[in-house]
Amino acid sequence: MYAKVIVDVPSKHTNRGFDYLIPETMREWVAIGSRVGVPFGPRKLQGFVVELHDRPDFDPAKLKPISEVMDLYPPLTPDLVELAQWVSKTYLCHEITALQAMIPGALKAKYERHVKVSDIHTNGDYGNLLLQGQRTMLLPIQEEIAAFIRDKGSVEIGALLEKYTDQGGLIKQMITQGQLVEVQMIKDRMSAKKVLTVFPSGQPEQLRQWAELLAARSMKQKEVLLYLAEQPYPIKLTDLLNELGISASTVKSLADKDYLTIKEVEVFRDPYAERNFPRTKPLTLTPEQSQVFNRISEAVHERNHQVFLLHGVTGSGKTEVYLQSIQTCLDQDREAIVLVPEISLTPQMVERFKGRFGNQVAVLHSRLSQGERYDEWRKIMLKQVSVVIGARSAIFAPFTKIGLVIIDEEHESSYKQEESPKYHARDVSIARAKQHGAVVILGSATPSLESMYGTLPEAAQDTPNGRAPIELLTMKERVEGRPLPKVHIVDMREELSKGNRSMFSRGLHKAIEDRLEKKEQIVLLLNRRGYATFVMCRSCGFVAGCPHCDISLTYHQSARTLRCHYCGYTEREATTCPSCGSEHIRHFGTGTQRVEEELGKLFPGIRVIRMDVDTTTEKGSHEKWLTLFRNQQADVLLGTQMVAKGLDFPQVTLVGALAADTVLNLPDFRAAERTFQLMTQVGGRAGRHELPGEVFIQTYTPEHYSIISASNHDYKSFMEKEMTFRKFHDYPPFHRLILITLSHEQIPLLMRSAETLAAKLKELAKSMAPTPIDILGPVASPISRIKDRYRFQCMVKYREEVSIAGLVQQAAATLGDVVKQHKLTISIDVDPQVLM
DNA sequence: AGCACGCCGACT
DNA sequence: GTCGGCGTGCTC
Repeated sequence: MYAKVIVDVPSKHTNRGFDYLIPETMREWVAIGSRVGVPFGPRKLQGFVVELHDRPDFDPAKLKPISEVMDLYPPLTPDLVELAQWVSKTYLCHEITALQAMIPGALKAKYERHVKVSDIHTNGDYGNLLLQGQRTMLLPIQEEIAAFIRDKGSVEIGALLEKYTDQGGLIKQMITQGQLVEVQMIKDRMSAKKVLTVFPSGQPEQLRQWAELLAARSMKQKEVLLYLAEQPYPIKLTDLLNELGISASTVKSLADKDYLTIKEVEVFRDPYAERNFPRTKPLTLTPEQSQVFNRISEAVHERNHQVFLLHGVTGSGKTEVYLQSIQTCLDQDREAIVLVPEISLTPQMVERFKGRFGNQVAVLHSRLSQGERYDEWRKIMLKQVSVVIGARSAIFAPFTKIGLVIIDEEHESSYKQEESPKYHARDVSIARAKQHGAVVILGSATPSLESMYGTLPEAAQDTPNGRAPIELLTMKERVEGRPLPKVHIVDMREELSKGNRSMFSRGLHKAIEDRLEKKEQIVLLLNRRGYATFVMCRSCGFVAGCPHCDISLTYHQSARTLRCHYCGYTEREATTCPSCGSEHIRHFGTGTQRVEEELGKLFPGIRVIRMDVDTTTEKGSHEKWLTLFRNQQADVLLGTQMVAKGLDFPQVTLVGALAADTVLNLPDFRAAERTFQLMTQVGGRAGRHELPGEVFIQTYTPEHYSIISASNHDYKSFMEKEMTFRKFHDYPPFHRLILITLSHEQIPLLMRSAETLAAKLKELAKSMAPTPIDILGPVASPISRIKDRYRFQCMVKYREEVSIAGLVQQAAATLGDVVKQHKLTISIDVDPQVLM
């Protein structure tokens, strides 16, 4: 039996399995999905076993054995290994990159180079060594070093050089002479957290007897034994010490007498351990909800793969449908995965799931520390939970019998990973559900055009995306018949002509005043994108830009600095213009900070919570702000996109979108869709409970269909208009896209390469005729330079699924030598969400 | 990706 | 004549 292993080297040449022998001792432990350490050339690397087979396609005599199995249980299930292949093929990444994306960061390999004392020297006399027939004398300092290393077994080279500074030469000498040998170690970034725990050695009776035997002066020890007799359970050492106010030495001496033992026990860092989640019962469903639920429940019972698009208006109670569907799935002894956008994985959301399913739920999101995430992941591995709720990568949870996958707010662009593997969690979910015969629910108040297209009859016979037909389920009513909020569109051009230069229209201003008086709450949305504060000189028009990227710097009031969002470059705010020396230099645009200032001026005493990247980077700050707002310790919640999603506060009756068209004006074919979604979602925050809601949308383009449809809560008319637009321009969902971005420091080489690539693509496309494939470009990318590298892009538009990915890969390969020799980089994005 | 092997300039 | 530059090619 041989193992095919994908090694931890993301390169074209190594993007295949390598065969290894499995030593007899490891037979039991090596399985598909195992993480192993293997010799690879002169090095030792981590890899994943992807296949077990009997016929190696390599000279069996030259095969090397696996040197190490890293885990007790394989961290990947066979279906995940298979899925990794699908991901690498679909999104054009190396297979190892896909595999690595499936395990928690804590298990990513960390390579350490260690030295140890060579075997033949271990037992020898260091002053008198035999080496190749010659006597080698070790200096006293070298003997000391050897003794130090021998004592520890092996020492990491960096640490050794730090300890014995200036002895680098001598250490090197010892390696070349063979007294020390180098060994490469593979370490996990993180291991399970262990806690010293005290185990009583006997029953309470026994413990009391032992207590009697103790010397009269051993009061503290007696106290410990009697305490344990009262509560004869294992207890954390630190808890015991705190409880009794004693020192560790007391416990230690009891351990010496064998009255108790102290052991290291693996514990889980449970980020929600301190929280108490009141258990909730299933709510009674509305007729609409039950209709939807029955259909889903039926499908889950059938155990066949099926995809539903659940289109439910904001406040229609999608979450309750999810919860009850999950229960159906659990009743069948199968597992469920719930994906939510990172931004809306709020404590509220977690609370609802924990409240219904208790400790059956694992939570995975990026705010957890690496250790916490690892522990949540281990709960899944060890089958301690059967529901996982998390951001996009939770789709790789190592479950083995998935019955249901839910993607909430399926239209969210954050389901697309922007780094390699550039997968879309929605599509990966469907692929994984197919493997398990599981049901998928795509839920949204504003479904993506891609998903909606899948439900249309025309898509059934003509599936350009190779995607299975989707069944549409609709919920049009808010629960308890609450009305959707009244939406006002405010034409800001008109405000200006009436002399109102403030960022609040008269209508919104009045409404804010009104809510402050009624002690109701307000949510204000300002999307930052394209509206960030930049610095400009009023005399000469100079705009402060990043010296490394083609983008203007953003002003950050908190640190009084200018920062680049792409490379992190930071400079101090200038007092005079660097270009003309004028003092008329100041920051422009309307950031949330400025809105906050203006609110303070217009409404003295107003309490504002501002949520943006500046105020929510700290761990737990997100939660803290929302709790404050929930407890009505503020009147206004002001923020970027993050205030638009999934929040549910009973006292919010007014929502204002301060600049609705910032997204609309972006050079992206999805701009209208994003605007419609954002306006609908943020409007949905108002009037979700007893009090009716009201929404103000401030815009300079009030006639745009995305804004009009959003104000009428009319998804259908928006969708129809947008579909027409997309079809006319050959955009998704009618066509699929692949974006290829080339980057290099020098423009001429970059342009030449881009032309070569486009030519090759066109040539290959012709050979695929009559399949229509369009090659657009090359053109400079919208952000034409990042980190001192210029960027050009080509777009491939195609309609039918005929391994276009392979074609693109083939074309990219023709630039292989430029990539190698001149450090050209090629990035391929299949189904891009952002065309930057 | 590394790391070794291998063929041409500035040093003892 | 040797040390070392990094071009080329392989890793089960």
